[in-house]
Amino acid sequence: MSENEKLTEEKIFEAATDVFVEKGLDGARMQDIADHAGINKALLHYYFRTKDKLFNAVFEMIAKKIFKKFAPVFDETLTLEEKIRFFFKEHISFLQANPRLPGFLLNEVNRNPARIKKLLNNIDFNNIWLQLYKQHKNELRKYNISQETLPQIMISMAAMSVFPFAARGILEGVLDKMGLDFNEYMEERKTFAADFVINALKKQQKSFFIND
Amino acid sequence: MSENEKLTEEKIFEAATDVFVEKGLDGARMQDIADHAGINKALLHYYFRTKDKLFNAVFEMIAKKIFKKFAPVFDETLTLEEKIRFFFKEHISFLQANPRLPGFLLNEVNRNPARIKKLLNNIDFNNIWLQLYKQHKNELRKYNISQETLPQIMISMAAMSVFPFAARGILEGVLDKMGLDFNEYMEERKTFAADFVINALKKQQKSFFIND
DNA sequence: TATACTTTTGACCATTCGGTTAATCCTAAT
DNA sequence: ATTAGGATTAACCGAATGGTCAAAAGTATA
Repeated sequence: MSENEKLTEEKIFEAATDVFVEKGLDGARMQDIADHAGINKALLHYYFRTKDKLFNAVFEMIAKKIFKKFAPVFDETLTLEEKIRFFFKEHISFLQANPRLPGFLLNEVNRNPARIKKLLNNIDFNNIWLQLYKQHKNELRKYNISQETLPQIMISMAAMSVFPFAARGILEGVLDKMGLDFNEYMEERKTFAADFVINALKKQQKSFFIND
Repeated sequence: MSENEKLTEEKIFEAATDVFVEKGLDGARMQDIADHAGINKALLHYYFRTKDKLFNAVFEMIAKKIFKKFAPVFDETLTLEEKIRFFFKEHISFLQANPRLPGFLLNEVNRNPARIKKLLNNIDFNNIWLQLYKQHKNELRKYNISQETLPQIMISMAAMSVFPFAARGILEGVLDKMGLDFNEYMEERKTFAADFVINALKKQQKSFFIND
């Protein structure tokens, strides 16, 4: 039955997602995925012929899910400052719900960069910067920010949001020893990061006024 | 001969470092390491009994190497602003020479957080923040920065420096499509990141003067 | 009910991999 | 030259792993 087939395929896909995210491509075992899905190992190969094909399906789904989270930054009709606050609030919230995704994605991309290149090919980055620059021309001019620095700024924002999750194992150890909780820390970080970036941008404008 | 033994053990250790950093613990093969070292596989087990022991030795060496790079920030006799510029210049230069280390460390820590906890135990973080705060009391007060925000700031600096390397596979793809080179980008980033952070900090001081 | 088709399974296979062993080689001291 | 001990190797082992196959179970149609 097609209904049943959907269920089985979904069950497999979800189980595979869990196991791959937790163990990585190399560490994951087909038997483990089958067990998680509650089915026979041979059935895995019936639906997804090889481990690699199964992994590719999972990887592509996750990569798209993550990149989609950046989209609102480009089309929301908000001021630059509002966008920055919106980004950190939404993006960190998303990662709080999916804390293992950054580590998974970064690792697998480094392990096999070709996998992501395919997905990146569909995106016209030059146009993205251009659009973003046009949208906020006035604000950016006021802050004395050129179009060329936009990538540096965007990477910095991504870094501030994603890095704590990618380095969670270390950060949690550090925070623990200070009696702090990781999730509370990330909760604070939503506003801290926004303030931090906005301040950094604004400063460029009138730095000559406030030389200590 | 003890001279020869040192050489063999070093050869093995270096080969293991290369292979583990490139393939990760799960992806690395003892046979591959033996080939890289130009020796027999049995000799690996003669010097380092198991794959796990060999990996632990490599991991610990790399982790220490990375953490050491943060030390100058705490004991250099520089102003806060000088320290920040010094940090980004030195740290990014180090990562340019070892671009695969961040991905390796972050992944293996996420895969097995217990491994790093042991190393973290030797560090008194509360004291580090306290020392840092004392060292720059005047500057931090002027910028209206409390001791509690120091961790957020430090993580942000680490993020801005480390993240581009951890996400190198993605970032390189993005830059490629814009006709930019990764290494040039990171070269620029040394000063961009320093300016960015310094501006963000300074702004907190007199933000009430320059409300747009 | 008989038939044709898809889904699911247990058993099995070939290969890979970490690790072991017993023999050989090398070197330094007697 | 002999010997003792560590260094090195080829051959081997058992377990794990990705993948296959033929049979069984389930399902829809006539």
